[in-house]
Amino acid sequence: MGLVIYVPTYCSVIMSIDLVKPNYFDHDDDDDDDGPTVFKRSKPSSSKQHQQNSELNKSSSQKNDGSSRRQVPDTHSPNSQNSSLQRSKVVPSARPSTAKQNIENSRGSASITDKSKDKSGNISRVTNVDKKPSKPSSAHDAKPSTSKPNIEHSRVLTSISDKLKDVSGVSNMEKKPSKPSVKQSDDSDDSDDDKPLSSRLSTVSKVVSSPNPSSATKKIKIEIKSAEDSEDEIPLSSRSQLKSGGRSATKQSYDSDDEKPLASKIQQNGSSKVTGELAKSSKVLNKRPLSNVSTSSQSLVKKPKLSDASATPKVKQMNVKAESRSDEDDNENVPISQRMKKVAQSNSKSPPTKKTSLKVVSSSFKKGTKKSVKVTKTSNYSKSTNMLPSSGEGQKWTTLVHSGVIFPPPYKSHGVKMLYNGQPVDLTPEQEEVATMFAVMKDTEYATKQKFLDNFMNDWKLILGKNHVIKKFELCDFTPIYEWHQMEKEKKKQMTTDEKKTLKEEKMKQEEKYMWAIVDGVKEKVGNFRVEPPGLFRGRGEHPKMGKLKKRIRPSDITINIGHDASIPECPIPGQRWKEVKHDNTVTWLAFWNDPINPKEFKYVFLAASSSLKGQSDKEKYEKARLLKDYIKNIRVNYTKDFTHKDNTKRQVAVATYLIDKLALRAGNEKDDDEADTVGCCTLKVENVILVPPNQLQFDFLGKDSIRYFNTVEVELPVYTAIKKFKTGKKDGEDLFDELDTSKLNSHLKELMPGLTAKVFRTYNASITLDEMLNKETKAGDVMQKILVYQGANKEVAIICNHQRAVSKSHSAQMSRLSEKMDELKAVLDELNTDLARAKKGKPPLKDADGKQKKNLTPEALERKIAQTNVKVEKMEMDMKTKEDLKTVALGTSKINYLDPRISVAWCKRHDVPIEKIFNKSLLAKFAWAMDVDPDFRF
DNA sequence: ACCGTGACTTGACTGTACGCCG
DNA sequence: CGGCGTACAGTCAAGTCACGGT
Repeated sequence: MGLVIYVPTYCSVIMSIDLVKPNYFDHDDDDDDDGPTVFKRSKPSSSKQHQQNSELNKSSSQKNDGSSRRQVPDTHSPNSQNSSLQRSKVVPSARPSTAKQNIENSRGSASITDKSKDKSGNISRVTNVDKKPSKPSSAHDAKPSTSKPNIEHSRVLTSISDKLKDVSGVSNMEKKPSKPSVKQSDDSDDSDDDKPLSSRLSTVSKVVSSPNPSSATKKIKIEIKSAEDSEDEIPLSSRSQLKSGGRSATKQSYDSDDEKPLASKIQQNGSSKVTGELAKSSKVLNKRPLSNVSTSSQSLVKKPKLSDASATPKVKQMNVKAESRSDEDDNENVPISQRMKKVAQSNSKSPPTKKTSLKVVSSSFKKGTKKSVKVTKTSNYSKSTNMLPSSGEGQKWTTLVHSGVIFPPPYKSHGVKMLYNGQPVDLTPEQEEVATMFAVMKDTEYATKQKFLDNFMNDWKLILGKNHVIKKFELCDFTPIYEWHQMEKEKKKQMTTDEKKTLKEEKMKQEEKYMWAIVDGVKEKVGNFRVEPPGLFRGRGEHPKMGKLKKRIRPSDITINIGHDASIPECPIPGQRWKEVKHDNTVTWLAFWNDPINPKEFKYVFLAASSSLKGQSDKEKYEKARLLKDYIKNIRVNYTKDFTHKDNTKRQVAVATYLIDKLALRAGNEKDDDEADTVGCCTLKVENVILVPPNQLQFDFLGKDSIRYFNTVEVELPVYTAIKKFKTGKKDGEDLFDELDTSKLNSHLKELMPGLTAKVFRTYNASITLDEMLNKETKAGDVMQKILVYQGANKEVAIICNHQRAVSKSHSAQMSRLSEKMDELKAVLDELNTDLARAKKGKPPLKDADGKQKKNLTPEALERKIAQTNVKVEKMEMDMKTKEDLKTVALGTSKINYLDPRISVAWCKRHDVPIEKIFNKSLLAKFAWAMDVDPDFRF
């Protein structure tokens, strides 16, 4: 039962205790201090939809370990099961660098260099994309302003024809996919099916040159290296291959392929750099174990949710679903539809119970811990928690206690006078504050944008008043304020570490109480308890509102949400009061205020990612994506059949679904005119997709955050033909999918699988890709090499999802420094070789650069030195390649949002890789719910 | 069926702490 | 031991999607 013992291995830890912060390491314990104790409770239930997914929670113990590896689906085994954990021992971090070398991805990754492979192996090259092309529309024109590299995605799609083959499928959706096939494909990586789509596909490769230089966005700038750049520059996507469209093939092939993500097929280049850093994460999470509080109880609590089926009846139901899933292998026979039903049933949930009892212990507990942990649980506590979960309809919590929010300090006037028309101007503190906000942004790209300047000036003038001497922006000189600011920064930098430490501690002390909330008796971290300070709005891309004043938020703007019985947080600003205090337990926010830039929108204060509430919904998200695995085959058959449907709307739905599936595009909601002009799948404009005969499509558009998506892919001919039709008769600027919007698309998807929406495809493709790549490419080797495999898979996913990052300003300098070193090493090598040749002939070595005589080494010694140097050279080449490779790829986003952590945890357990090498401290906390996964878990 | 919220997830960027290297 | 570079943690913008009202 509930005892938790502190176990060294991460797994164990986690599992056992939800409540407490898991100690991943023994030593970690100390950390407890920082954090308050956490008791985590089991999870609450979630909203209805989720319920469907509810399975997750339930992982029943049943499943566990016994099953064969692959087969076992999820499961969170109960603690006991976790034995697996043990297997993985924590390994001390290896030194990063040393090892090295490459990972060869043998698999398919094409190295960048390779670009061209042909069909079977194809790689497509990609071009890079600038981050922000100046205008979207023009995008295809290529005008990326700066020379940033573009990224391309090139993914190859599968060939076309096959699909057509039987498509009967649509109707089938309902039915569950045939099990056998499914299983195999899923479970075993081996199956042939698995072959990468790519193999089937041909590749596309094109390189795009970077766009025009004109605008220089800072972010974007890229330094182009020389010619080679092109390769380097290649966008993420380019490196990867694409996913293939494989679905098409005949059914048989189908099956197999289907399961795999398209992406999976992608090849990647493999190298990734090793980072030593990973190791550091090892520290402990913040949560600390409660003191004695019954940990066990806690554990019980939590667990129940996750795994325990037994808990409440409701729970059980949920479990059912889960079981079905997990068991799937076993159950596979059960038709999906049936499973779904089960799920549905599960929905009925009982009302939540309430438990109010708890008091949280404060942080003090913490330490005791690790070992101590084992407590028994207090019965009440745990029970209540268990029940809590979701409870019925939409209830998210039963008791909620928190301290509200903290406000930024009031503005302190510095008195530095800016110049207007050469003369110093007196400004009131309010006026000065806004002027300072602007002055401080002098070094940003915003300062060069007219829209920003105009919006700023408009808002500032309102504060200056009609009669103020300042009228024209052109006559303003903010330099004195800017310089004052630089000085302040400098002063801050100069502070001694002790001074900084003191300041930090003071701040901590002030904020401590705001950092935690007690949800159903469990102390949980609050995400963003600091109210956003006033400033000038920094919208991304060509945002129409950039530069507008984001006014200071006052207590009277804030609505607080708190439990009925909890005391209302005191308003931190004397004389003021909250706008409203609510007690809505169907939502998870603790407070919100209206966004000053767009009053129709809200800014919320939520619990941190490490909270149970968030963890629970995260888990549900991944369970839903896993469920898609059972349906994907039929969904693909379904849309493939509809590529040629006579009904235009149906065809658009089919093609859009295909794009979302293959390219991991976002849904694409409609946007207002007062937002940046970006698009997603449903909002693609005619000019965003260019036909490249015979059957390729070139996508070029600005997506979320105005990040450019540039990718040329080969598609099935019916898709190509359909797109061509959608484009005909339309002008640039018109919608490609004129009969479609996200709600229509999602309601269609929901007919195919309960709870299915467009974004589930992203999660599914990302996670399945990771799972398959890890399983195919992990080979025996040291930890370092395994981590490289992981990073390679992570990179592939990042490319699929188009997760980009700005190239660091110092990138080119760093690279040239590295190449200098490389040249030096090579020179050394030459010299050694010369000496070796001489030594073999019995001659003394040549003098060194300074003319001094070198030591006379034996040929054997020289050979050893040469070998060492060669290793160094290789490692350095690898590092450089990786660095260049990843300069525009952001790995973190997919890790945080798209990759089911259980895949990573299970892989770590199977391969004896310390989880701390993969997840840093915050990720470990965020994914505490996944730590007890069975080592055989497959997505 | 449509629309306007409302709630929550996803995302890139920034400042900074910190480990590494010479 | 000081500068560099990287990885974190934090920030807040920008998406997705559900829902309720008309």
